[in-house]
Amino acid sequence: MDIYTQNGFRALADPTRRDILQRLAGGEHTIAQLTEHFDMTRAAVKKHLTVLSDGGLITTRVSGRERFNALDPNGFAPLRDWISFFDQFWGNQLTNLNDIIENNDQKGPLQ
Amino acid sequence: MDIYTQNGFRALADPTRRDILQRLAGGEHTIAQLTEHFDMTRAAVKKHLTVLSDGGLITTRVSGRERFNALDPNGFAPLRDWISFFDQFWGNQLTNLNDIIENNDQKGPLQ
DNA sequence: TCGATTTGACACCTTTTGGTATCACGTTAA
DNA sequence: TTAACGTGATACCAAAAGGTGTCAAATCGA
Repeated sequence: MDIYTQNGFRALADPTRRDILQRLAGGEHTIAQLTEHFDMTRAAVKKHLTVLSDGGLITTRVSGRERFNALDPNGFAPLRDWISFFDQFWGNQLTNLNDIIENNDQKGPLQ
Repeated sequence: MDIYTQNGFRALADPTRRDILQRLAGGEHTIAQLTEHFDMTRAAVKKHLTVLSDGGLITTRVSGRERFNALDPNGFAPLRDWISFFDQFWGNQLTNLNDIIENNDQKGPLQ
């Protein structure tokens, strides 16, 4: 049914794509900038960006011959909510997202 | 680094495996019981269960010749938290997980 | 005891995925 | 104007993923 959620979870399944998302959390990047940090070609990074875009996790802003990629809020919420549904099945302490964010050390989630 | 998180996200990338998780939310199932609901062989379902187990999303209780599969809380929290990290990058209203659960209609997240 | 049941483990096949190499196209700057 | 730059797109390849069929082993029930 929800192909958007499917694409979103598929996008998160690859460690390179999760790494890209964390780098975009520090601000928008072009493909060339992202490629510097990976041991693969620009074409491979471009493919990962396409998958991330299909999942609604990033957007692209075009400026001249450059394309700046940035995080897109739209794709994240459905994925987080899908997982959060299962929290009701274990009676543990329920996490408040505000607490997660307030206690965050700004370095990003551990990869 | 965190192969556990990697396996978890990989497990969620397949729609059959997400369907299995939602069925297990209704209680533990054997492989044979799960297979009734899918258009694939028991061996295929078994493979999906192995992936879910590798991701720490399910556990198995053995009783005689039967093996009952059930949800495992351990694997879910790291995945939810990983995604929740990004919530700080859009200033929208932060969702309180308690609200999500209280408003849930008990039918499970839309697939 | 012995057949039916439930499962795990392989070998095997096809499709998808992650990667490279290469070329074409628009943009920039000298 | 023209060469360098940044990118999209495509063909191609190896490996991983999702599936089937089959067989052996353990357990249950008559």
